[in-house]
Amino acid sequence: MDLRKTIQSRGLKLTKPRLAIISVLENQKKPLTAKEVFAAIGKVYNKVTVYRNINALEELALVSVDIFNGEKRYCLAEKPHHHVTCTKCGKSNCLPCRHLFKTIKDFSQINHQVVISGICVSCTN
Amino acid sequence: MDLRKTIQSRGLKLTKPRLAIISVLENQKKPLTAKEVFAAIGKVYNKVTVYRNINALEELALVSVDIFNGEKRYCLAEKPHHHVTCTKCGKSNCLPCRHLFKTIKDFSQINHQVVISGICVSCTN
DNA sequence: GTCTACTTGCAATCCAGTTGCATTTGTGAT
DNA sequence: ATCACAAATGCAACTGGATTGCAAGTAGAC
Repeated sequence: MDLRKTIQSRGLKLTKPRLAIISVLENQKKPLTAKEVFAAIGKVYNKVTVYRNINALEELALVSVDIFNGEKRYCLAEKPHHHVTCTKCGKSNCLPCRHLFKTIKDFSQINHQVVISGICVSCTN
Repeated sequence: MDLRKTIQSRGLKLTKPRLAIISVLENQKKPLTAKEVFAAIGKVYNKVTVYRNINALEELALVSVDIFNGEKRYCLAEKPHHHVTCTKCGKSNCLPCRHLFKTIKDFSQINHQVVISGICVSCTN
């Protein structure tokens, strides 16, 4: 697995909890919160461990973060894409960046939020 | 004030804490978290009151919610618009919806996130 | 002024997430 | 295979934003 190789090459060890987290994210179709990842693992490993690992993976940009409903949701970082999420059941579909809105199918009452960030002039060193 | 009339017409009373919250949001240039609103009021009123009021205003769609950095930020609901936020100092500029990206000035290292939600077919009653 | 539903404030509570630290484990070198 | 050590884990305690229950207070209609 390429991802696992990457993890090692960045100085992280392939520990059992870490592999379990990756496995959960690999087999999941929608972005998960840290809490959901912890639950999906079945609480075999410590909550702290799960949170620390997710943060570590986020820091290395090995997972991408999606914000929905004010919660951070994680999925494995691949090509950039967005999600359309059902506000009732939480189901997510992936959307390619390009022609984004044209590709939305099977969802109604669409609303969207755009969050833009950057460095403003007065903060530019 | 139109907003205050609206509040009354929806069955909410024009209490002092509520007016203080509105005043803070009116005089603020960037979206604020509930905590920041509480701080801006100067802790004259109870924290619980501030949180409950913000939630009430959100429920009536009298404030709009912006998510930045995983935090809900509030501003008075007006015409739909977005913000570009400095990741260093938190300064926000308002952006009209149309021609969004063309209007970004004075910020570098722009990144954006699009959150889309709706009701999926299987949830449509 | 009276009445009532809406509000407030306090204290207690909740809960996702974090921190400190002793113990364990992955992994490269021997 | 064993060793050594940094990385990682697990436990317990803690943090802090946010919520809940309830008694007391208040806006505003009559």
